[in-house]
Amino acid sequence: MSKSLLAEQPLRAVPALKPIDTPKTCVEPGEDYRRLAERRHAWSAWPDGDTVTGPPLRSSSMSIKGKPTSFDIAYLAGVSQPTVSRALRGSPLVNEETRNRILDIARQLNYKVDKNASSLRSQQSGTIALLLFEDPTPDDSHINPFFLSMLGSITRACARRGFDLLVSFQQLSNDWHRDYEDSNKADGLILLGYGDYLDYREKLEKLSAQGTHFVRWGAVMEGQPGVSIGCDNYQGGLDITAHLLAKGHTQIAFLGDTSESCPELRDRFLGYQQALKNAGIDTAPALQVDAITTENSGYESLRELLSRGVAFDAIFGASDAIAIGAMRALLEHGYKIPSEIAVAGFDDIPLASYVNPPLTTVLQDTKQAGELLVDNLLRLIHNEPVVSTTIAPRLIVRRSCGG
Amino acid sequence: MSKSLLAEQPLRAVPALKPIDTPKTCVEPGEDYRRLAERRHAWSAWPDGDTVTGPPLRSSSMSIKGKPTSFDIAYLAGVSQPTVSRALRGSPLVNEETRNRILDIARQLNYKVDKNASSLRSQQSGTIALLLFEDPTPDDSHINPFFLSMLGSITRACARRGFDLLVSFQQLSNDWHRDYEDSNKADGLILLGYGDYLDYREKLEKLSAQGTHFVRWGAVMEGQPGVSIGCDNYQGGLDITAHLLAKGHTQIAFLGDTSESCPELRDRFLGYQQALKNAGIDTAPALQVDAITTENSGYESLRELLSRGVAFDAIFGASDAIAIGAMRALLEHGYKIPSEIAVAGFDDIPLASYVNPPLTTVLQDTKQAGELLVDNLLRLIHNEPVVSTTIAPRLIVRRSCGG
DNA sequence: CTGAAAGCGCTTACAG
DNA sequence: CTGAAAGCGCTTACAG
Repeated sequence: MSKSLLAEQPLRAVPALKPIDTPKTCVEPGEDYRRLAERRHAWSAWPDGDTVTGPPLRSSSMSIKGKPTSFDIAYLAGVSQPTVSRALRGSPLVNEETRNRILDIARQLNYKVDKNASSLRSQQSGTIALLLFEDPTPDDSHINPFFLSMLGSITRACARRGFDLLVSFQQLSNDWHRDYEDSNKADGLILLGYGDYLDYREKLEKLSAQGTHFVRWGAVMEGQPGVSIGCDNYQGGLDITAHLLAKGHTQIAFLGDTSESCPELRDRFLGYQQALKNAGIDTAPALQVDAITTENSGYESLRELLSRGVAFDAIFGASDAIAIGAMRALLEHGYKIPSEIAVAGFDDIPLASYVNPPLTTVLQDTKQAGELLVDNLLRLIHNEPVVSTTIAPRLIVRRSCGG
Repeated sequence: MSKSLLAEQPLRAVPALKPIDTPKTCVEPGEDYRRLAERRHAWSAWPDGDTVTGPPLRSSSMSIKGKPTSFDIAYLAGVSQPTVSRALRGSPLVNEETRNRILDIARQLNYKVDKNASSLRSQQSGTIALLLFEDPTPDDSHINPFFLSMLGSITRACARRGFDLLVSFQQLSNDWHRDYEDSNKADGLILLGYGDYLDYREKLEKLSAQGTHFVRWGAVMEGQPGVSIGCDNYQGGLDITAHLLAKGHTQIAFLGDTSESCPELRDRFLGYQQALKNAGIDTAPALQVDAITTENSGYESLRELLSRGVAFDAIFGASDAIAIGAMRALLEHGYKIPSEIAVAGFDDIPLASYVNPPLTTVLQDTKQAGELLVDNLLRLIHNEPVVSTTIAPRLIVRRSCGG
């Protein structure tokens, strides 16, 4: 008996609990689909269920237990199962009248193509996996809101293209054990997150060598493995530093890691240096303090800066989280923002407009970023040429750098 | 030839572009797996690739092109393919030595079980789908941060249980067309989001009737279809209103929709009413203004309240978004918070601690909520008994209601 | 435009 | 503890 006809089987029974493995009806040589389907359907008791009345049916009403398959549709439509498959996928090969009949029946039975079967056969899953790395905050604290925003835009971009999105949080230190593409659960990967780039890079090279389809959000550099999409961090750093200079600040501290481990922050730093250079100002090493993208790190880095005893009249936090942490430290120490110290950030997370005073920062367009990431990944999957790209930053002026 | 041995096929070619459908080697009756595997492997040229040296191999080094299958592992381990399958799933039936040999080879080949095949056969996907409804904000604006926080905790809860998470944004008005469970892409659904409950409820009943496994986050009420997990909104509303009363406020306005469409806000309102009653205070209808959970709606509702000309000394925003919008309106109108007007919210979104003054609110423990949602859904999937549950709210006292 | 046949790569009774 | 056989529900050449 076909599984879909097992009247005894409770609707949607969980296979793990009630294993069933009865042989399915076989086609005798020479027997046609019509007769097969009839035999399949004749065996069941049709006790109840949805009522279907399609054009070419022998009996005017019949029912199907359990999830209908394409064979059930085929029987009811009086066609072969492959024709059903073609019709449902919109193949132009199928006669329009036939197609409509099939679609109609499928709708009535609430038929859904089994994704596992179609993915297995076609070797395409219609799914993208998003791996979110969050090494700086391995605890259950809040995820960086910038990535949350990216997640939102990626989800929407996938949906618009008819792809599903698998979301997975990973420690950068993990082995990325659950390899979504190798297990055929996803056609490609989007990598998102902060962490030690040197560590990260090794894994990227591995992925690249394996031929995995992936794009990552992050610094765009020469000779990187794979495809990267990122903000033009250099330009953003330059723009906001120029803004601080234009507001009359000259002793601008930079809070952020400038090592190879954080190429994004490093690029922002290089932009900062260039802006100063353009203004004829030397970069004072004492005005740079390492920090990673968390509020606490920003807070600590400002205290470190204060302890150095160097004079400064402005802060450029390499990310909003750093800048907001620094603001907290400044306020605690009695500084007035922006009248005594100006503060600027980078990212334009939602919080930036709510802190007091509202934070002047650099917007990274997450919507565009999500679109680009998904588009480029799909290109990779289709073996089309893809190049790493940067998106343009945009200065968002609020009150933290003065009127 | 087996697909995995097609030397001409480029590594990871995309099937859509290079369709290949060559027959696979057949077992002649009486022929054993060993011989089959040898024939399969003998056909290939072994030009290059990973080198494997397992214990019982004839040749000391051989390579496999493309993704290895369980048949490849079986050949190399000198066992049948089902034994490989058992060993990899940790079946106790497999001899330990055999298992280790198999695991070793699988590791060397970087073998990953094909999820589509295993899900198809076992009818279990090991995946949960999260449907996020966001009807009040159908544009590309920011997702409600409370749901983002839930998303994070749900993702982690799934990962801890070895489940993958499919994320999908839906309009409540949609037909939820892509039915993840019916297409066997997911074993169950988690529903999350705001929207008109009456609308929503219809769909829940449909899902329930179809036998879909789902749990939702939201108001827990008698006679609801399916399983709900939610905060004890009544208690939370009562607690925070009692707090406002204890701070000496007696004319407390409630901003939030109290209709059947928003049972969560309604429950908070009922708690608010009860707290006032306990204090011997009548609820003035003029002190209640409808609002949905967005900042703009909160802003507008406060302006509506002001236009009514009723006296009030405190605001209970039925959600943080509403409260924060109301704060903005109050500040614009020159009111001092909390000295002139106290403000309280509900949710404890990350922003709550950053607004000025920091917002006193009710915490909904998203971590616990995520765990409960996932646990209960898994119980449903395993046909274990499940009941709707509320989680306890927790008062978070900050400065917006006065010292 | 349609159908018969094969096969995607697993898991699951069943038999020994 | 292991293997031979069947089958999950599709899609894809192939032939007409």
